[in-house]
Amino acid sequence: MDEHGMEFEDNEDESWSLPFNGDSSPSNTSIDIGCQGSACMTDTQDRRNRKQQHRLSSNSADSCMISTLGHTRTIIHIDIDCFYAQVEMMRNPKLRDKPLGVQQKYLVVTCNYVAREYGVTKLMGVKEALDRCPNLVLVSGEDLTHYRQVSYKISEFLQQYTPHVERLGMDENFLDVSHLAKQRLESGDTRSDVIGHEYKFENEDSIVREDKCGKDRLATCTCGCHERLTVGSQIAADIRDALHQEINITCCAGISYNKLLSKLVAGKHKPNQQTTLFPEQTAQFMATVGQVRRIPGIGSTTSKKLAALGIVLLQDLQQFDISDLKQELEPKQAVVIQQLSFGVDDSPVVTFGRPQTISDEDSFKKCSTVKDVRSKVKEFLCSLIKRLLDDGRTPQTLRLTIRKLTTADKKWTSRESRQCPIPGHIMSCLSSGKLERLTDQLEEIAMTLFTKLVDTKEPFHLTLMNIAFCSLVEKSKNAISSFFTVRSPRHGVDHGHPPGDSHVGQKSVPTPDRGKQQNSLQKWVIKSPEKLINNSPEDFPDNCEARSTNVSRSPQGCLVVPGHSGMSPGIGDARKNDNGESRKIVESVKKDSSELKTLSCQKRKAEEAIEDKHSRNKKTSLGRNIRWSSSARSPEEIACSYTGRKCSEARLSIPKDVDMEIFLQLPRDIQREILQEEESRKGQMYSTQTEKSSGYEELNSVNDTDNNCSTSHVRSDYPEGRGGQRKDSRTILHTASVKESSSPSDCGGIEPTGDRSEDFPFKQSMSTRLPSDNKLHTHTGSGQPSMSERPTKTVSVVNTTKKQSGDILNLKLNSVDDNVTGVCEETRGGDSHIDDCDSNHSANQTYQIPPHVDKEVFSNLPSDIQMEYLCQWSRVPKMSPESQGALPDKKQISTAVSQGRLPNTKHKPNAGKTSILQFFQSKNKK
DNA sequence: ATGGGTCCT
DNA sequence: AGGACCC
Repeated sequence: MDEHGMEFEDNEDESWSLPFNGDSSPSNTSIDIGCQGSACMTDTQDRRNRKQQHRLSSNSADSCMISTLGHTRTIIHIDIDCFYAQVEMMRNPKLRDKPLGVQQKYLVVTCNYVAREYGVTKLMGVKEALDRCPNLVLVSGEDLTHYRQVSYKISEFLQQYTPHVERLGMDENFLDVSHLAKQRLESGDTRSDVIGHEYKFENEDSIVREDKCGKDRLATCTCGCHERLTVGSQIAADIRDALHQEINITCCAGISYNKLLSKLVAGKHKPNQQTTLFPEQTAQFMATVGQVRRIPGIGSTTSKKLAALGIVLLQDLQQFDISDLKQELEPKQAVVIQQLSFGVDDSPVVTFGRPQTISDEDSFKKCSTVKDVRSKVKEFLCSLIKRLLDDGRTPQTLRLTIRKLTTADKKWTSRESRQCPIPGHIMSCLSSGKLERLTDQLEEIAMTLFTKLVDTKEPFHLTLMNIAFCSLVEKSKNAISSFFTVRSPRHGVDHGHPPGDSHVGQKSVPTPDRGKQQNSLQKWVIKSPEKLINNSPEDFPDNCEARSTNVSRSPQGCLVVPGHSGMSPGIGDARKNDNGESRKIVESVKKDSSELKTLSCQKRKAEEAIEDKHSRNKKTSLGRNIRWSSSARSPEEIACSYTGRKCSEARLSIPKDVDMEIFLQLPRDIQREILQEEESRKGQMYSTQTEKSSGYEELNSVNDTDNNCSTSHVRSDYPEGRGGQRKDSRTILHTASVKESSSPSDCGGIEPTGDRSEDFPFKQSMSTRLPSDNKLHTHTGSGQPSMSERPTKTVSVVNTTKKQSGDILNLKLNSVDDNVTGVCEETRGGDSHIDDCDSNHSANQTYQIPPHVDKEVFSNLPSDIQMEYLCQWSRVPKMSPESQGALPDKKQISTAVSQGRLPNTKHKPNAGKTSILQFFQSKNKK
């Protein structure tokens, strides 16, 4: 099929080739065709390099409109339908058939399609939205945590199909599926028809022409693009189907041969549909775009400049003399946007990496005292540090951005920022867990930056603040010993690794973990990793708001988000208040969650990878294994699981001066560190199996698991496409409402610009999270959730029959009068350190529900929340002997765990471990 | 506008 | 550090 095209081989790597369009006359054969076949580094430097390449290739095309790439690529643009609203509906499916708006300040930033039927639109003011739809349910969407989680989950899901996924905002992704299309065509795994819509210019002439030419229309371009794009539409349909089945997300897709066209054409049929554009239709399709402003890449500034030149419509831009245009704009930009106006876009799909900045931002009507600024700074820092812990990297720069209101011209001035390096000794507090100290010191830095921006002796009026952590670098592999290492100030200033340079990713490149993702062993279809990591407690000051996250990472270092995200979904009272402004925003639930302390993220990743490896290696020989989460176990049991010894031996290994309650809330690796430290202190080192694998080499070689990520299945009701082929699905996620009493946020005197939900003040009361991909297998017949007089908790019922694998706990919690029977299964494929135990016995445990708890309400809680409460209640009489009865059946569990072996954690120098232990000991004394 | 992000100059 | 762009 590609006999008309030249083929290029990338010897280094995948060796998939791209046929060149015969008429595109590529004169420079050294051009990397979008770099899509090369070993892709996905760090900052690489992204920059690729952009550079693109610019160069654009330059070479310069004023002629010949594309370097022709129609050689197959690009899919995936655009999630009303993304925030879908996330909220995932969290609370009761909202699905209600008009739903997601509110930030006074804006409805997006809304579901039910609401759109009432005339509500994106970015509509709350008042107007409520006028149009009095029943509109509003959910606060200012905290982006959940959106970010789902967003990354989706992007990573898409990376199962191809590593060439580029994120655009939270809800859009480009996929370069050229190689997949080629594969399918070569293997004959194709159909002849385009799935979904095919863009056609509705015009009688064209229809007549088409009739006359008959099938020849398809032969107009002989480069093979029709076959590729047709297959592309089939790939897109598969992907959308899977997204719906696996993540319960609907989206639109556009399929074409470049990013511009795939993105633009995706919007032709919304929602939940897909459209394919073939090259012959490009000119007519572009003409339908209309105004230049609608071209991605031409923003408001440029379109104003263009308008000043009389350029408003695409045709104006197409016809404008390029040399004149170069006079008025940046010459390169002039060329690029004129190409865009013809539908020409050679920009590559640049594989996404981890975020390059982690920032938090809030706008308000007024913030005019230093005290308020400080309070905001503190709030930001608490939230950001949590995200840093989840991320695992260390920032080297702190940036403060503000927006002032200058009363003079009454104009919202643009933002101003100041940034400075963060001294290494301060950031070392991040790894050593001295988070209070860290927060305090960063606060001082931020306040210093603030004084550089604002003369605090004069009155000031801020309308926005933003704090960003930048220059994120990986910590050294041994996080424990790195507690005491001070980074070189020059770290991260590294420039100029050419793409493909093998040194990239080793030292100072921020995101090495994806670099290996596309090595020559990479399979095009990568099974999804499913390791989940528990969050863990941390020690933020009490006035911090808890914006807890439940992000974990795949072995590749990717974010993996539990399906239910561990958050109680919720809706509040949605009745309209006469005063629309003061109307209560339906709150996203702020669960009373534990703070999280994540030491050595990277180390944990390595350990998880080891476990994963074991899991894969032994999957077929071992059946299901059973294990309680650490939060449900006694310290002794944990100790014996870590040391590989019997509980009776391990009992003494827990340092006496460590608070058991705190200990129980720690993540397993920290627990293990403490135990091992104690062990080594006593000179009782127990050697376990040697496990040399660590770091990213191992992590990134993961490409073969037997199971896909487990998520709920929902009956599909696609309006088009292949809905009829879909298998029935069994799982419905019912999540219901929550009323939680909220307390005012600690915002000082800052006036919010609109109604806003209030976060719960931080409480360090909940246990470590369970992996929250948990689903309740079965459920009590308590029927509809009752709204009791007391604050009502979330109701959630999930049925899933899909087998889960990996380190995922499946919980069954059944309400039995006053007791709850918890069945905790771990369907781990078979780790050597996990016991083969009798699941029927060891996994059943009866808990007491405290009398003050509404059992019906409790029985309707999501399983992970239930478990957290159960674990918490079981610890309440914490150190008393009676409390042991509330813990899981020790005998059974200890039988289970004592047989197990954890992978060897390399023994660290004692210096590092001591600091951890001392940290918790000092906490204990407080 | 919101609360983020990206890259380029 | 700011400005452009994206959502």
